[in-house]
Parts: sequence; structure tokens; C-alpha cells
Amino acid sequence: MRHESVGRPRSSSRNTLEDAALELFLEQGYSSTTIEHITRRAGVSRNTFFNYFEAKSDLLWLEVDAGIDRMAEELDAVPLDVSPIATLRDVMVRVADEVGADRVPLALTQGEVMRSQGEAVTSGLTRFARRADVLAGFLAPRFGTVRNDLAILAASNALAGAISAAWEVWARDGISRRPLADYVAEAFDLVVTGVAGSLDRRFPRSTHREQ
Amino acid sequence: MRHESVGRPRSSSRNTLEDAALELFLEQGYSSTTIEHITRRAGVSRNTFFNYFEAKSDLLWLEVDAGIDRMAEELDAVPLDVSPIATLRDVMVRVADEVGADRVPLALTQGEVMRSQGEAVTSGLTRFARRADVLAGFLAPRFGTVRNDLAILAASNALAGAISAAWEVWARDGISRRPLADYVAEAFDLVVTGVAGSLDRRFPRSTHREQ
DNA sequence: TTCTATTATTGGTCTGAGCCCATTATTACC
DNA sequence: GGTAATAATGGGCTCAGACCAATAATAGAA
Repeated sequence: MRHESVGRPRSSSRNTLEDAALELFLEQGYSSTTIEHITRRAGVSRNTFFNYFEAKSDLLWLEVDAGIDRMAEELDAVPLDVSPIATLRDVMVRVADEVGADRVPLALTQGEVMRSQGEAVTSGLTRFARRADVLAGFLAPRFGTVRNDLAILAASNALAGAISAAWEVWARDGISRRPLADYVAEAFDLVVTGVAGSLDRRFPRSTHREQ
Repeated sequence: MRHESVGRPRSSSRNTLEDAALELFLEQGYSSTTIEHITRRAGVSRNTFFNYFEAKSDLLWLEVDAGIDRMAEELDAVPLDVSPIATLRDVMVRVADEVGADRVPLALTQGEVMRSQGEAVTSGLTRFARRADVLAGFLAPRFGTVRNDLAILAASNALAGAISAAWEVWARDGISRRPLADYVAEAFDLVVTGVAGSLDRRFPRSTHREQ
């Protein structure tokens, strides 16, 4: 279990900025914290912020971003001739397994952020897009096609969506939550084996079948 | 085939703005067109823009937004006791069928926008989120659960992702594209019947099976 | 037609994100 | 100690998006 970018001082400024931002977001909320506030507390200049982050909202998704990076690395190392779907599941569960119970993205805990429906949602979806992109890059060659193929794109988007749902529900389940890997596995399997069957199996006595 | 909000003058200002924006985007690209440019050409004040749109990027997704609105309406009218997945498919295909071959969202045709990876992506994903939300609201009660359930969220996200893929590939296929409904049906079925089986069926001699 | 209530449009102003570029510090390496 | 690469900064700029109060326009009742 290698923690790629955890513990190691990627950069002192970067960590300082993350810490300052965390404090400020908790103190006064996300939207009323400006980048200048953050850099001032971190003791650096405003411009330095943009040496480490592309956007303020990056700070809300540090854990997710790290997870996607890890996923991309692991997938890169997978040989071409193994079963892609099974491998994908392994990798996703393994990466999720490295995420500690306390490493919840701020975006999913800060009530204000979640309710605002604005920047948080869109910034979160940026992660979805990146994940989908990584998945398409992994799947396409393994099914002997290109990443623009409808089937590949649909599958990648669907899987990325499922993983997003896993993170979201995991975060919302609060302190009593099970490990993220459980949620990821469940969501992944649902999409891989088919939404129709999965839902029917999971909710066998649902309304539409009783009529 | 009712075109909900086409042809009827929703508002003259609104249509004028849409037209002006289309012209300007084609002339000088999206990012170098400011809201002020648009309103000036439309002959209204800058503030009027925000009476009709929440963001500049709304103009890139008019057709998709209309499609989601239609979908939401249709789903609202569906009784609780019919098969939800089959109904969903019907509705999605029907709504897609109303989209003319020329009604491609600007976001998906403007090369500049697609390549920028910035605002366009995130604004597109806002649509994804709305669609997923509508789907969750439809599915949850029909499977006797709440919209926060992992299975419901994962399924909704997965389906929304598949539909996004369908729009994207449809747009990219250019003038020779088949009707959007074809793409939607294919992507939808892929997720409903399962990614694993669908990909294997579609790419039967793929690399990992030859080894 | 005139008055009125509602809705659309506008002017003015403000914050803050994100970008750019040139300059200065810092660090690492020889 | 000197040099080259990298990190940090200063300063300035554009523009989206928000807010609010004021003014038109319009529809509807009388």
C-alpha cells in the first residue's frame, strides 16, 4: 500500500495552503473565503496559490483527485492481456481501500457547499469527467477500439457516475460509514452487471411488480 | 412530435439573445465573446441577459436543456405502476427522437469550446447532474426507496453518463449521423443490460480474450 | 380609455476568480 | 562559490456573476 502523495512533503507551500483553506472553510464557509484569505493565512502571496491549484474549488476535492491519480497510475501498469473489467474492479477497490475514513472531500461534508448547487456541483463533475477519461483510455485499447466509440464512452461515463455515487453516499453516511471500498464495489457491480437486473434484485418487491 | 419551446416566442428578447450569441460564437469563438458583446448585438442591456440565462455557458447547451426539460415532463406523467426501466427507455428515445439533426448543442460543435477543457466541460456536466437528478427522482419511488440510496444514485448517474455519451458521439458523427435516438437507445441498453456483457458482445474478439 | 398591478428592462456598482508577464528570491547542483 | 533551474511575488487586467434600486412596458380591470 503505497501512499503516493501522502506524508511526503510535496511542497511545504502546498500543504500550508491546504491547511489554511481547511481552517477557513470550517470557520467561515467556502464561499465567503477568498483565495486572498487563504494565501494570507498561509503566509504566501496570492499568486502562489495558482502555482499549486488551478482553481479554488480544487481544495474541495483533494482526496478524490488523489484517488483518480492513483487509479490512473495503477491502470497504466496493467498489461493488455488480462481481463479488463475484473482488473478494473480490483484497482478501484484497492484504491478506495487506501482512503481513510476521515479523508472525506470537503465538498461532500461542507453543507453550505453541497446546498449551493453551483460551483461545488460543477467542480465535482470535473472529477467525474477526468475519471471517465481515464477509464476510456484504459478500456478502448483493451476492447480493440478507440476511445471515441459510443460503447466505450457510455461504459466509461456510466462507471465514473457509479463511482461518484459511491463517494457521495459514503460521505453522507457519516461517522458510522463502512469503508469506501464497500460502496465502490457495490456501485461498480451494479453497472457492470446491469442496472435493470441489479435494481430488481435489490428491491424485489418494488411497486411496479406488485400492481 | 411537439416542440415544446421551439417556434413559439418564449420571449423576443430571449430569442434575440440566442441568435446574437450564435452569430458571435461562430464569428469569433466562445471565449472571446463577452456577455456584453452579445447583449449589445441583441440590442438590450447587459443585465437583461441574466433575466434569461443563469450563465454564459447556458447558451452552449440549449438543446440539451430542452431535452432534459422534456424528459422531466414526460417522466412526471408516468404512473407509478408501470415497469420503470422500460418506460424510461421509451421516454428517452421519444424525447431524443424530437431532436432534429441540426439541433446540435454549440458546446459539441464549437471546436474551440471542446478543446478548452474548462468551462465547457464543467457546464456540460451541470446538465449531466440535472439529468441524473431527474432520473433519481423517477426511479426512487418506483423501487420503493429514497433517492439517496446508493443503488438509485449509481443507476441514475450511470444512465445519465450513458446519455451524455450518446449526445457527444452523435454530435461528433457530423452530417452523416444517424438520429440521436439511435445513439441514446444503444447507450441506454448498454448500461441497463450491463457493461461487462455489452462490451464483450460488441467486441467479441478483443485483445484480452485472444491472449 | 384610464388607472393599476405585474412583469420586463435597465443603470450603476461591486466582488473575486483566473490569467499574464516580468521580476526577484530560493534552492539544487556543479 | 557560481550557475542554472525552480519557486515565489508584484502588479495589473478582464470579465462573469451578483445585487439593488429605479424605470419602462404591458396586461387587465374598471
